[in-house]
Amino acid sequence: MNSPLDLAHLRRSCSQCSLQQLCLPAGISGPELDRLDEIVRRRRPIARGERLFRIGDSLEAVYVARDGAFKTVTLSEDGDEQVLGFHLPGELIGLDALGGGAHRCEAVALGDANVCEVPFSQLTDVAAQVPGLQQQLLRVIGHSLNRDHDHMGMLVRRQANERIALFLHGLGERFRQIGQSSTQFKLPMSREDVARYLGLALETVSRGFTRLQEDGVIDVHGRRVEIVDIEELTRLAHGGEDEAPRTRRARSTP
Amino acid sequence: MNSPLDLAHLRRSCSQCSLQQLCLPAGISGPELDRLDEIVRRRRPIARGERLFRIGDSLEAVYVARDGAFKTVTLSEDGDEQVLGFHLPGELIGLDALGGGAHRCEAVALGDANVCEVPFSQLTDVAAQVPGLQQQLLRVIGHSLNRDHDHMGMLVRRQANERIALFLHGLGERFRQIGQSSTQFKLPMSREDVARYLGLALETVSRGFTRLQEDGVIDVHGRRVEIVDIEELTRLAHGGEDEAPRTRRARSTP
DNA sequence: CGTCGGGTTGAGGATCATCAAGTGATGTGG
DNA sequence: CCACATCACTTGATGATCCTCAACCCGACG
Repeated sequence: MNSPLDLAHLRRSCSQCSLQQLCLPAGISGPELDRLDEIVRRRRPIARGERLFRIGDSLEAVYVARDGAFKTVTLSEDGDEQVLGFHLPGELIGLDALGGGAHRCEAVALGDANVCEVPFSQLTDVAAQVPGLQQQLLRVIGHSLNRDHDHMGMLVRRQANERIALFLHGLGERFRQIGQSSTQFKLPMSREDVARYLGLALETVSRGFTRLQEDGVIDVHGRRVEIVDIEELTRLAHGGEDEAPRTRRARSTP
Repeated sequence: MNSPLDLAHLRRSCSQCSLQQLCLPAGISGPELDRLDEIVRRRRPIARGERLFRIGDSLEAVYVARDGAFKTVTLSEDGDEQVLGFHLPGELIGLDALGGGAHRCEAVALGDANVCEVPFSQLTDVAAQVPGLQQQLLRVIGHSLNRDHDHMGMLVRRQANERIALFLHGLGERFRQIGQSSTQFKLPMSREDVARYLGLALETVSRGFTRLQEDGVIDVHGRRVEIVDIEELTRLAHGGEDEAPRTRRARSTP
């Protein structure tokens, strides 16, 4: 019963997972959770750059990162990629195939990662029998929708700095939800990824970060980010003036 | 059995609805369809400007327009609205509350409309018992997700003209899906709505339309649009050069 | 006929994309 | 251990795009 194998399995089971309350098992327990647990496949570690699925692949499973982060991208006909979303641990990946049964985007690991894979047809089977799972599945899908809407909220903001502030603020919040610091984190993605996510040029993102640092709002070194003045960041994110109000700063005035 | 009341009901039932194959009933028939039909409420006509729900309202139902169109909007703290999406007949409205149980946006009728209202808890109940409905519900949600992704695809395009071309092209496709002409239609929304949807200034949208007309790609009079050169429109939508290449054209030459 | 809302058009200037060069970390091979 | 290559990022200069402000047009409607 308690063979090493079982222990290993238990250690990785949903009931032991720190993301339990954010993931599909939220609100489910006992034998019902076991039913879900049975169909979850824990895959070998994924290497940076590896893909969970590609455009056109038929919908086999949905995925959740246990750790590590992913981006989903589409490729425009002229070859360059658009970043549709970033996926932190606990956030469902692969829902883009729900509509047509085939994936419309690719999921790429931003760093080494571990994922759980849930065969989709089995998931819906179990969901039909476990009301709590059906509810939670819909809730998780809803969260994904909300993130897309937040993303649009960034894209529609005209000023590059607003988009960037919004991005950093939102990312912090998402880190908080998975139990990490919302003010000090390492960006899982490159500047280029951020740019393609925000609809900006790479250089504009870089300049935006620099500007926020100059204004004492954040502290950046490469991918390490610390949010120093969360209030000001929030203000900027919501269309506040560009100039810091208290911290008067001379801006290359001729 | 065939009292006028029954007839009236039948005429409006899902099984009689022209949108059946695009809507929740797709792939369902017989007694199972009846079960769905029973929980659907057909509401009195909705007037232009009326709202199906407001921000903060708890999730009571999802909605589908039988005719007419809606927009969903969020209000930024400084009061101006962002258009999250347009909803043509057959497209589910209200999914934004799936995640948190409360609506994050408002659904506003763009013109007079008729909607079906499906109480959400009953919908999930029936879906748990009718596998076909569960599948279709997920598929419809997936379509909504896809539209959001298409929307992002427009927002990320840098050039205003690309966004506008993409918008018109996509709208045409959606009209086609509901059995209307994809090349000749009346925009249900104002220029301002389009602008807030595309993240552009109202004037830029107006100029974009004019430009497309000058180039012989479309024919616009107010909200009436005819797509004259669908090929060229597609080309422009995907980042083709602004100037028409073959069809050399004198621009606004008297 | 006057007004009002929605739409178009024009002029000017700020923002951001583009091109281009420079920096700094990391890794590789001699 | 040091040159050297590579990659991610930063910084600078310039010009096009599109936002802003403003006027104007037009059709609807009282």
